[in-house]
Amino acid sequence: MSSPSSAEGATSPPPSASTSPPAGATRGRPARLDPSRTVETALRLLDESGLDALTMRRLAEAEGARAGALYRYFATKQELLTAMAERMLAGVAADAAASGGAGDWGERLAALARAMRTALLARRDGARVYAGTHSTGPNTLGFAEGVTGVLREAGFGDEAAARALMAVSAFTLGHTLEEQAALEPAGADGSEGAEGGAPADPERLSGAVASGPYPHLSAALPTLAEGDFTAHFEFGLGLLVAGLRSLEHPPSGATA
Amino acid sequence: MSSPSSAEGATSPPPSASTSPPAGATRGRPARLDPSRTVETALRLLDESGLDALTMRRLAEAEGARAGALYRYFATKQELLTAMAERMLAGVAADAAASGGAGDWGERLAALARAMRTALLARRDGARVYAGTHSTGPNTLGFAEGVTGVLREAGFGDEAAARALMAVSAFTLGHTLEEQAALEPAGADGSEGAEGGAPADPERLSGAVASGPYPHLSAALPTLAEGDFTAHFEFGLGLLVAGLRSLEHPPSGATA
DNA sequence: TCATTTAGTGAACAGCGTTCACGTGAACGC
DNA sequence: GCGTTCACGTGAACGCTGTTCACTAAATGA
Repeated sequence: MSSPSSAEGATSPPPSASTSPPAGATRGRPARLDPSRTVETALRLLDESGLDALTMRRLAEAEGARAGALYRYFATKQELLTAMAERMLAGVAADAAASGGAGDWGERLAALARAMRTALLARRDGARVYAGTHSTGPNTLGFAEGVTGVLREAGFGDEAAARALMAVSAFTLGHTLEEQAALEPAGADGSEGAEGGAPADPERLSGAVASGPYPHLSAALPTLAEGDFTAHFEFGLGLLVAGLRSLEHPPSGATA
Repeated sequence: MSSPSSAEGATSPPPSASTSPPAGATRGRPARLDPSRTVETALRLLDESGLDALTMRRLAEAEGARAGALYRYFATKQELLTAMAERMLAGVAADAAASGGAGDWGERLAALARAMRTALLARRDGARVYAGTHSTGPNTLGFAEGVTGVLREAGFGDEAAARALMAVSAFTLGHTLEEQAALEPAGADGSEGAEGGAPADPERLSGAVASGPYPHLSAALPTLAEGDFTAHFEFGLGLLVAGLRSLEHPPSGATA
C-alpha cells in the first residue's frame, strides 16, 4: 500500500489538476512523465498497433521511460485504460450539441448517440477499450447528462430518461463493438501479409449460413454482408427514438 | 502449418461429430481429451473463477492434462473462447420459441432477446466472452434465424429484418455487458476479503455525479443506481419493438 | 513382431503486468 | 555552500501467460 489509488484523469500524487497551478508540489526531482501526455501517447499507440499490442513496456518506451515508472501515475493498466476511455469521449457532448442543437428532442438524442459512436470509431479498438471500463469521468458523465437532459426537457419522467440512457448507451456500445470487430479479421498486427488470406467476416458468415437450413437468415444476408454499418446504426437508433415517441404520444387511448 | 485450423464446435482431427460414430479414426493412442467436454469444463471454470482466471494451464489441469495438449483441439485460446460462446447459446432459440411462441411477432421477438440475455447472464463474464468472438455456429445462427424469421413472417422486408437483428443483438449484448460489469466491482477473484471494501458501482457513480453540475443526471440517478437491470432491459427492448411497430403501421396519421 | 499413427508431455521461449530496493537530481533549510 | 529532504525514475526480479516442438506413450493393422 503506497502511492496511487484514485482513477480517471490523473492520480493523486501529481496535482496537475487541469489548468490551475496553485498547489504545486515543486519539491524533489522534476517529473519527466505527465499523465495527461501519457494517455495521449497511449491512444496514439492504440491507433497504430491495436489494443493487444498496447503494453506497459511499449508505452513507457514511447515516453522515454521504463515500465515501472508508469505505476507512479496509474496504479494499474486498467486505470490507464479507464483514463483512455474517458479521453476518447472528449467533446462528445459538445459535438452533439453543435450538430443537433437546432432539432427537436429526437434529433438531439440521435446526435448524442452519433457523436458517441463517432468518438469510439475514431480510435482503433475504441469500443473494446471503452467496454472494458466503468468510466465516471466528466466526458462520460457529460454524455449521460446530455441524454437525460434532452429527454427530461422533452417531458419524459426521470425514470424513463434513465432507462432510455441505458438503452441508447447499450445499443451504441454494442453496435460499435460489433462494427469494429468486423473490421479486424484475425491477425491483429498493424501489417497484413501480401495475400489477403483471412476471409474477413461476411464470407465466413455466408459460408456458415449456406451450411444449414437458415432460409430467413439467408434472405437477410445480403443486407448483413454489405457492411453498411452506418445504415444499420441509423436504423437501430431510429427504432429507439420511434419507441420513445410512441411513449410520448401514448399508443392507443391509454393514459401516460 | 500443421494440425488444427477450423473453429466452432470441434476441430478437424477428432471427428467426434455429435451423436454419430461412423468415421471413427480408431488408430493410434486413444484420446483422453474430448473437445466437447473440455468446453464444458472451461465453462465450469469460468463460472467458478471468472474469465481472467481461465488459463490454458488451469483448464488443462482440470482435465488431467498439460496445457500443450489443448492445442491439438483448439488452435488458439481465442478458438476455445469462440467454442465456449457458441455453447453458451445452446437452446436459446428453443427456449424463446417455448416462452413466446404463442404471442404476436413483438412478443416472439422479445422472447428471443430475453433468452439471449438469460443465456449470457447465466455464466460469469458470459457477455465478455461472447463479445470477444465472432461465432458463426448453429446456436448463434439459430438465434439470428429466429429473429429474422419472426420479422419476415410478420411482413417486414429482408432489409428491415436484417437491420433489426443487428439492433436487437447490439442492444442485448451491450446491455448484458454493462450488467455483468456492474456486478464485478474490482477484485475479480472468486473470494472476497472480509470487509466489503470496493465501492461497487452505484456509489462511485453517485459520488462522481455529486462532484459536478449534472442536474438531469442527478434526477435520473435513483433509477440508474437501483440496479434493476431487468427493468432497464425490458424498457429498451420495448423501445425497439415499439419502434418496429411504428414501422409496420407507417408513422404520420395517428391510426389507432 | 513391428512399423504406423495418433495423443499427450515437458521443457522451453518470449513476453506480460506488477513490485520494490535502490540510485538521481532538483529544491529547501541552514 | 552544503547536507538533508523528497519525489521521480531505474533495473532487476517475480510469477505468470499463450504457444511451440522434439520427444515419449499407447494403441492399431499387417
